[in-house]
Amino acid sequence: MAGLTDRTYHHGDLKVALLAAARSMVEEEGGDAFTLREAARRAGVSHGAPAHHFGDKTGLLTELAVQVMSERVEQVEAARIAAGPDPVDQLKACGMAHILFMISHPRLERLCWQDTLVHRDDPALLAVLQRMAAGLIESMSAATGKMLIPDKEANPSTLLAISVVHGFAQMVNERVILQDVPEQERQTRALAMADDMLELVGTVFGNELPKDV
Amino acid sequence: MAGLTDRTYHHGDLKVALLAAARSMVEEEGGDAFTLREAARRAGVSHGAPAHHFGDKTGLLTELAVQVMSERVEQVEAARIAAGPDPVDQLKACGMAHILFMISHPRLERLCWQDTLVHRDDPALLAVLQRMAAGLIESMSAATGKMLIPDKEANPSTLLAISVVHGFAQMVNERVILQDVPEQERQTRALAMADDMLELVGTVFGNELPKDV
DNA sequence: GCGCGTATATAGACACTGTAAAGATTTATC
DNA sequence: GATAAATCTTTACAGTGTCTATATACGCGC
Repeated sequence: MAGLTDRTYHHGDLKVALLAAARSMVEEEGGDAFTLREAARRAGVSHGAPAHHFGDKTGLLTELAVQVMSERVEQVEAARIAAGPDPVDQLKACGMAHILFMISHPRLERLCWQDTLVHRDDPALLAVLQRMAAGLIESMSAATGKMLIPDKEANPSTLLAISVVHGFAQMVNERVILQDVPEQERQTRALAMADDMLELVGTVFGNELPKDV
Repeated sequence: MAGLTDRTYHHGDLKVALLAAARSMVEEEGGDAFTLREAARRAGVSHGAPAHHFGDKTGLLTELAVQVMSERVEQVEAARIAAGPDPVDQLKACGMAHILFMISHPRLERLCWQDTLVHRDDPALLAVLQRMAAGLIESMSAATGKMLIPDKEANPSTLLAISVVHGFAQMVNERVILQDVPEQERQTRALAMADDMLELVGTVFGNELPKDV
């Protein structure tokens, strides 16, 4: 046949090869620039091959999104453990970890929320988002001293915390702020700003706390 | 020729017709679903016609983005005026107006930040964003009592305010929160939540204020 | 070791897309 | 009224995602 140079007919590890190709493509050029055919090309395989493993373009990207979100959850969890015993410290550490991950992987982060590229209702994706939410609830419960039910949306403090973290990272990524800062400085400056900001947010929780928990 | 039914050869108002078509397409299906050819079809014109007015697909969408952002700035400004004399009230009103606009036009809002679909460095777009920032700085200066220089990024309070507003709206739009709420309730519930949250944010400014300005 | 079902990969086709170039038609200007 | 400019059509081309039919290799029962 054509196209088969030294490889065997069966690739052997095509699924992970395609995911790796997709990851680097998205990282470099963004989710919109991802192409099933180019991914197949990079994996050294015909353009029809991916269908057998992912069925669909969005199928492939959905698996990538799950991968990315899992990494994010793990890194946040690690940061919380490293933060020591104080729950408010833990909460801040989680926020910083979220922000760090998001601004370190802007295009991957964006991908995970693009419903034209990802099956937002995929069970695995929903599961990892669930894990993310659970971590937040736990941190929040510890920090405010009261047990919070998973109906996180009713609580203004929790909402404030997520919104700040999510919003700040998004604005950095979308160049709403720090537009003209050179790439190398961007991250450190963003983190410094985030630190100040989350400190300020901490005062909100400080105010509504009995102060001795 | 073919395709010309009752219309004259020259459309007469093709530019606005295409923008209108684009707007409804984006509103209904999102920016990724927008198609130059379909827009031309809706305007009753051949697929090559748009090029003469916008040059490019992103050119057209950029003009749409400018249109949308202008509306947003105007509505926010109107809300601030309607809020009365108290600067903190004004600030909250601006925040609510931003949120209201964003959750009312989720897909249009998203479009404005998608750098694969929009020329983010377009002069007109930059200008309207500048206007948006200026409004915020002014509100913020009035609310905190001190004159703020346009280096808004250095100020943690300002940063907190933008992040909360931007982040909250984004999370509503991307179904991170209020996923399962029926469409008709979503907006009112989101606004109620936003109101509580911004009230909480207000306490932050209240704390750092001399309290009598 | 052998056959056979199944998983995996290929190849070609189809309907789309955006963009570019060349021709046709109307409007504007002198 | 002639000529230039603006506007629209048409044709063509290189991509894309997905579908279908075909080819190849693997794994399991015997």
